[in-house]
Amino acid sequence: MTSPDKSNNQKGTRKAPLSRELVLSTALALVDGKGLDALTMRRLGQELQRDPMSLYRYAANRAALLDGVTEVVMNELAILPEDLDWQVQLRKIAHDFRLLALQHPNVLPLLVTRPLSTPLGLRPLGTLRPLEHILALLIDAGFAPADALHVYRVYYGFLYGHILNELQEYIVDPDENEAILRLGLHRLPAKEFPHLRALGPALADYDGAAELDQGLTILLTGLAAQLAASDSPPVPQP
Amino acid sequence: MTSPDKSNNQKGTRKAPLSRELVLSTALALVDGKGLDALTMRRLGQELQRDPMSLYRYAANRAALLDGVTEVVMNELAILPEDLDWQVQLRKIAHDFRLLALQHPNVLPLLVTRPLSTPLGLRPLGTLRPLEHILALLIDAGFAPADALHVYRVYYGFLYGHILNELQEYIVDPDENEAILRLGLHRLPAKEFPHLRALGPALADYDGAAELDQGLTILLTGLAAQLAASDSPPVPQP
DNA sequence: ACCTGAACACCGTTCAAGT
DNA sequence: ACCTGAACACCGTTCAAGT
Repeated sequence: MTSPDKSNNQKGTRKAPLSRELVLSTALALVDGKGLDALTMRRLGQELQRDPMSLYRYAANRAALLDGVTEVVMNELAILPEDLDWQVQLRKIAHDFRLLALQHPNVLPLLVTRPLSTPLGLRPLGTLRPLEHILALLIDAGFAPADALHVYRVYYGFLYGHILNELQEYIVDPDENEAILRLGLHRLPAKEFPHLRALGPALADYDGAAELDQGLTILLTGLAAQLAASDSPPVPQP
Repeated sequence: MTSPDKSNNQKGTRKAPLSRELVLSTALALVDGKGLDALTMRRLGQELQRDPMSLYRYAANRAALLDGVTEVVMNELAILPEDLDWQVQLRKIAHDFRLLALQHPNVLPLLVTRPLSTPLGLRPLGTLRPLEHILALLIDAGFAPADALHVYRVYYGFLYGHILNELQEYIVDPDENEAILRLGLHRLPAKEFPHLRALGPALADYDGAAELDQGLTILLTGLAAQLAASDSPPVPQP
């Protein structure tokens, strides 16, 4: 646990020159590997073989460090070619984002939580890029800017919610998953939780990609219906 | 800040008998009033005028304490009379939940984050009750149990997502809100964020209840369309 | 058997002292 | 001017000592 040797780090180099990128990517690796709690200034310094205080040159705060990690993760979202149908694009972005979340499950709390303590205008640019991108996509598709904002909110709200849902039901390793689930459901009082208990098998196998896609279909269908009923139908490709 | 007087607590009683309820509700008050970071074992003990160690009789862990707080909040969700139309019920629950979140904004990260580290079957009963309740509601309305689960996931996913969205854009006090927003947006590079910058005014006034309701309409419309297209249409009231 | 609190192994951050 | 690390004010949790 608290072995004092220093040779067992990821980087073989003894003293690589520090940079914001290196600090943040090392921080991300730490979170991915050992969980959010493992990301402390002191431990990160140890991982980089540097005095923990030197990190304050690259992040003013622990909070700033966390923001930096979310930014790094968000930057992993590939930007798409712009020429596809907007509904196709929204689907692709959603699936990309889902995969990103599955690759960094330990970062999800950060993704979801950090913006709660930072006004929209003051967030790291990297986290605002997807928002701008989707707005552009919708406006290009013919939506009025204000409408695009509403569509974005429904879409992004649903997307975040789905991913939270999926990771809440998954997270543990799949082998144990079913057993723990059965054990856990068994614990529930039968009178108070009849339906939940009965859903054991259905809960055990969760096809996240399919579920996301169905949800998107529901959303896009409803959206189309609302647009058709509205005064100024802004649908582009008829 | 660190004044050593002990008389300035909420409860005038010098040494109220401890109980799980008192511990958790004091913890909730602490989070509501001073934020999540203020909820520490030591500070909670001081608030209750007790040795911090004595709290371990009521929560095995700090994690268990956090779970307890989420449970207390979830229990504030009123259970509804069962005889309404299911769509009406889903709308009502959504708005109730939204109001609950607005009353306890500091608890939202807990609501969203705690389940990520606890398998579904092992969560506090209080947090599972809404799930059971909605399943019952949908099954009573004529959905097959497995379908009810899917509907629940879309619905709850969207609901959580909306609330996160809304609190991410709100949170700061409304007076400063617009100014900070304008200031923040001004900071964004004009070439990279043209749409976001242009949306300043639209972003500044956010009618959360209306936005939630429109989102629900989209969702329920899409859901109805999907049900109508499926093989076994389980819609109850024709 | 229960409760208390000293002690341990950590934190983030400040700031004076070194270079 | 920059970097370092001692020091401060906190943490959660263990566990031996008291009752």
